[in-house]
Amino acid sequence: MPELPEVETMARGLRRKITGLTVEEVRVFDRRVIADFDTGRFVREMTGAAFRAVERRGKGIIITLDRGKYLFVQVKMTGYFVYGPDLRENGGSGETKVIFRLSNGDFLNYNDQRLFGWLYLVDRLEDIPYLTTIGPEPLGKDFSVAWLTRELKKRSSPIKPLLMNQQFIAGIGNIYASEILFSAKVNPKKRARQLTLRQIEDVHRHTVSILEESIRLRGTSMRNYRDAQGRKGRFMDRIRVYGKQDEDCPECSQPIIRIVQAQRSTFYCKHCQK
DNA sequence: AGGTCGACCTGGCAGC
DNA sequence: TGCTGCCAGGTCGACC
Repeated sequence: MPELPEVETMARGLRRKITGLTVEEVRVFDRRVIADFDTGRFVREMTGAAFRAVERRGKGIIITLDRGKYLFVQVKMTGYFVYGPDLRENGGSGETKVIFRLSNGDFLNYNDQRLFGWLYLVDRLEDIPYLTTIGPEPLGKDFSVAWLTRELKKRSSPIKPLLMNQQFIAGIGNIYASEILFSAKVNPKKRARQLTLRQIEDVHRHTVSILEESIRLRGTSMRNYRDAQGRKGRFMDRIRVYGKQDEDCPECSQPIIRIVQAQRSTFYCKHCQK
């Protein structure tokens, strides 16, 4: 899915556009995006609800409604919101799965090509297992070198899949895990507890700087990702290894290689990353 | 406890 | 043109 920077960009866009508006009508075109498949309850309870606040936690979007309810969204691989016209009426595709008609006459469209994403409508956020099990925010105060050092020592997993483990740290996915380890010059296969203090500091520093820089550039658009205004992210131009198999390493010109770890592609430079 | 793998889906693209 | 296989910003649950 969109990772932390893309979800943060989506959440900021939504916050600016929908806060204070009320839902006047809801249409669901595929019940598989509704977490409990209960389209009837979703439509009934969302109709008339007001959007009070929009926040991000990990790769999830928390929309606080009035009436003591929350709309929690996991966009997974291909979900995204488009604010503006009704996309089913205006040249959109079958990708649009839910449309909210809003009190200002605009529409909020939820698109999801692969249907992996979920919309949860709940009374309590504690009822969302994802939110109660994910690790600290890498851009929050809990993510320190001391914390990372302590936690890495407990783990025998290769560092790359560990960075992608949401229970460990929230928000890092396949693109940023490869990019962080390239910048930190750490081999993705290196076991977590084997990293030197210097490497831990570098992983920490680059995790923060890469995620912040990507948020500033409104994320990375490999394929489907768009922000709430339908725009691509500009961090694409800063990507150095992800998806660049056989291309020259930007540091040493040796070829970037692709391996598979935990069933996901990892891209790195054998020469630069030790 | 912590790791790995299949399943959930649709669609773009390369190769035959 | 098809067809097949591979690939894709993710996560869960069933296994070892």
